[in-house]
Amino acid sequence: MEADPDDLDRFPHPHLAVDVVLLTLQQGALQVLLLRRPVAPFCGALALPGGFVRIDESVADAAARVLATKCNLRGVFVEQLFTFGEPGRDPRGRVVSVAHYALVPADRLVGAIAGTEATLARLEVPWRGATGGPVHALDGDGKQARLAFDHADLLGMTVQRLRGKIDYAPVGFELLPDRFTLLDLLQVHEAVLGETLNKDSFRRRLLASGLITATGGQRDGVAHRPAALFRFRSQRPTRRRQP
Amino acid sequence: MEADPDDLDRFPHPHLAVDVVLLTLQQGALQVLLLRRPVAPFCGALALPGGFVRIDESVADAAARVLATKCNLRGVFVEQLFTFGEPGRDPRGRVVSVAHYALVPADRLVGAIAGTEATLARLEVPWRGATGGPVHALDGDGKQARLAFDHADLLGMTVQRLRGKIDYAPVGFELLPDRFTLLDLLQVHEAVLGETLNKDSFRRRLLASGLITATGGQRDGVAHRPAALFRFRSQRPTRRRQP
DNA sequence: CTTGCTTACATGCCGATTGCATATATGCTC
DNA sequence: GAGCATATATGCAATCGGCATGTAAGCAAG
Repeated sequence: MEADPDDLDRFPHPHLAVDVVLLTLQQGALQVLLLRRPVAPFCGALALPGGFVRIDESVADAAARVLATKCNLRGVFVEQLFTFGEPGRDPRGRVVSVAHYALVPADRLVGAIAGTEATLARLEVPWRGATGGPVHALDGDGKQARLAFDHADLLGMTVQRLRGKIDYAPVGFELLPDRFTLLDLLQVHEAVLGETLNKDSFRRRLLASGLITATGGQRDGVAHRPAALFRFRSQRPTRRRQP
Repeated sequence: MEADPDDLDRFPHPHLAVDVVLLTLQQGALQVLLLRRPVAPFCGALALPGGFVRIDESVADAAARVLATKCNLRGVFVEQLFTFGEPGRDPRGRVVSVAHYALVPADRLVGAIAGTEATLARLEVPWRGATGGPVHALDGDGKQARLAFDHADLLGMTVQRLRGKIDYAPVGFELLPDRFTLLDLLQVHEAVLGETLNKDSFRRRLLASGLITATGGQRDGVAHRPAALFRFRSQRPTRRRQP
């Protein structure tokens, strides 16, 4: 920062926006919330909810405001993802976007966007592991949606970040309702990682982690032995340390 | 993005800057490059090299330009870290900064900044593991440096990111010269993680990873059995997959 | 030249973790 | 009550990390 911004106000400087990749889990697959653009550029294409950062709000507040305004959601899990700053990423001019990703249980999301024009599209990840690269979304018909701007890159980086994080950070719970079975959580991990996991190892690891607590309830309405319901335990129990 | 930027040009929007946390390893400890500020605000305090993003350059290019201009370094490892966007973080006005971190071997850095006013300060991490929080730097005298802006937060997040990344991503090599011994690499990991590591496990894991190749050379000038020199192998060899 | 010191490197053992297989439990449906 | 599907528990082998031990290779002191 070599100069006073007041001096720089006479020169054009980049516009600053936020975009939010809002994910949920439906039918065993990751789904992203998209909005159809009614104006140019990319008129008619699907885009992530976004907005410009106001002069008096923080970047995190801008992301929360977008979620509240455009998705009718408050208090959900949001985290900063990456800042996309290539010139030319927005044909209207220089717009740098601080991408965020948010996670919300499906039941909450469908309630929030009921009656709005928002749509959910299933993610189709063309790579394995943490390779990275753009990710597109499948419309209800199963055909690839036309995404605006560099939003396929934002989707790709979100999946990449989630895959690297879900093994050691408690983010999977954000996609589930308050009470869930171990199979529910397993399917969240499988959907995020894009691969099947060992049920027994998963069960042992989760039970040993102390991250979840049995509620005593059971999943009913199934034609077999009901699974125990668990709840996410926010505060960590005893840490294991070598004495 | 609900409006055309041209309409928004009449309203003030945040300024966009980049800051670079340039780290190296000296005397077994992480050191950060700092510049003394000659002007207000934080006149006389130490600050990370930074600069405003120009209207026609990408954010990544701005970070590379700062490294080239203020640190005389080109082609070093740089990665985006986090975007700091709290109003009030810069008393001059609204400045959002995309923080980056860069890694460079000590010998290259001391050559680059020789004759400049840049100083190296040792990082003092007051927390263990991936806890996170601000990190300060110790001046040559061993007393805590006065850091400008929220730069202690940038240092903290850099350490947090490195600690989470060094176990599975080949970033440790960026702090070493072309050829190095396994003990050199071990000490890099220990300095980053802030804890001692098991030598034998480290050796086995690195040799099995296929990330390094023996050069055939040896470290000479030591009063004991010389260690073999290795080189980082950029392209991964055979991956282990279950058949 | 021999002895001793220090570190590099190799090997083996133990406990923990994981994948896999097996056995039992518990609900529903017919 | 029999059958079925899934949940849950247990046992076993392979693997991996931490730890200890043993050997190798250079230099220094005498």
